[in-house]
Amino acid sequence: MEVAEEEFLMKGFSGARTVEIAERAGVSHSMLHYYYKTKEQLFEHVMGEKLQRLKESVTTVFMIEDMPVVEKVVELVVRHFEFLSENPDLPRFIINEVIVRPEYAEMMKREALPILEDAVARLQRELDAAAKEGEVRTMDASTLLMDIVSVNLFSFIVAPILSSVKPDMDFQAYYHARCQENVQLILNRINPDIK
Amino acid sequence: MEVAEEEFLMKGFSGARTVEIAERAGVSHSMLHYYYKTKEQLFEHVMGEKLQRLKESVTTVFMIEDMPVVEKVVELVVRHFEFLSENPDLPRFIINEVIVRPEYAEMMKREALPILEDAVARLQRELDAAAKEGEVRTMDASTLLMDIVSVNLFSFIVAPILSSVKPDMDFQAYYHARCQENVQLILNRINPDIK
DNA sequence: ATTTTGTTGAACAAAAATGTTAAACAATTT
DNA sequence: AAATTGTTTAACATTTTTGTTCAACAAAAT
Repeated sequence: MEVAEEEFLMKGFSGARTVEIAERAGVSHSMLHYYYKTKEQLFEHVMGEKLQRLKESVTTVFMIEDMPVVEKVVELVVRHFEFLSENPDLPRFIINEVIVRPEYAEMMKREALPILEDAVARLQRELDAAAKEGEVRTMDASTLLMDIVSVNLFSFIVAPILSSVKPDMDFQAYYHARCQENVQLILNRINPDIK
Repeated sequence: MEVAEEEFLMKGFSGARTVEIAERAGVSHSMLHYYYKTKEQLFEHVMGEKLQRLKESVTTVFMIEDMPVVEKVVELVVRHFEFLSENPDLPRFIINEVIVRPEYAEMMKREALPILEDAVARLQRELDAAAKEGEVRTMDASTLLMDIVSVNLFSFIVAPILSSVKPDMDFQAYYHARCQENVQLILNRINPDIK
């Protein structure tokens, strides 16, 4: 699975070769087709797993009891950011595949949307409760989630451009700073006393 | 050529099919191979043309006589921005191909670097002359060009993210505003009296 | 008018990639 | 111990894609 993920991310769906995946993974070519009939199925499994891990890291936040919603939001931003740190070229890959293979866009809608909707629903409930107590501003959970996703994605999309302009930059420091800035930005967004 | 460009941009090098390109272009399959022995050669021709047009739109600025260098820089920003407007998904495509096909990165270095170096040399000469007169700050032409490229690219890379957050946004207005902002940003950068 | 060049269609060769199958054997489960 | 499941090798079938060739004909150049 690791090798398959690498090959797909590096070469795209149409560029990746099942034979090479098998070879690099040290298993026989037949094996791949024994478990996954087609390249398409292998791909869906790999991407499904990725989404699964994203979902886990994000939705377990809502399982934490007795945590104020503000802290949960912070945790959400940080976990999403960390997921991106571990998968820095997943966004490029997805954007590309969505354009290159319309059927993949379908799959994404099918798989990713329910996860998002689930998170939106949970978040909305907690936000509404907290808003009643005056802890946060009254707001749309979907808007807030979109803000979180885009502000984080942004940091990773800009990174390569920055590094091409400043080739000697310290990525570690950059990511650390960006994550904190993003947290602050989102905190301001839900703070009832600002703006 | 138009169809080939579309197919390559939409499906990537490995996803594009020579048969489909021929079919869609209304020419016979044989014809493609009559003129371009291989898919690789066709690709190189298409991308070469693209680069050529970028080069023309950019370097003809230096041919304009009796134009102050500050105005030439403005013209440079605007022309590069316009080129990107006409080729909005070229950046995504190039970033992707560079990662997916290392040999393409080589080709880019071979083809694009000389163009850049040529522009840098011309610009440096004019900047130096203008700096002596106190019209602009003393500065590196390569740095300035990198600033122009990255600030413009940025506007186009952010666009899809913005539109996903605000699906009803007015692109026409956005691009118009961004171009002017970028011009201003670069003008501030060469202004000898600021900072 | 003749030669060269461009173009097509159709068939086909070659290569590359995917997907299948069967025989043999190892590992695991029952 | 027997049955099931996992795995490999190696061959092979299929499909997809790329690249070639040739005969015929049109268009353009000489």
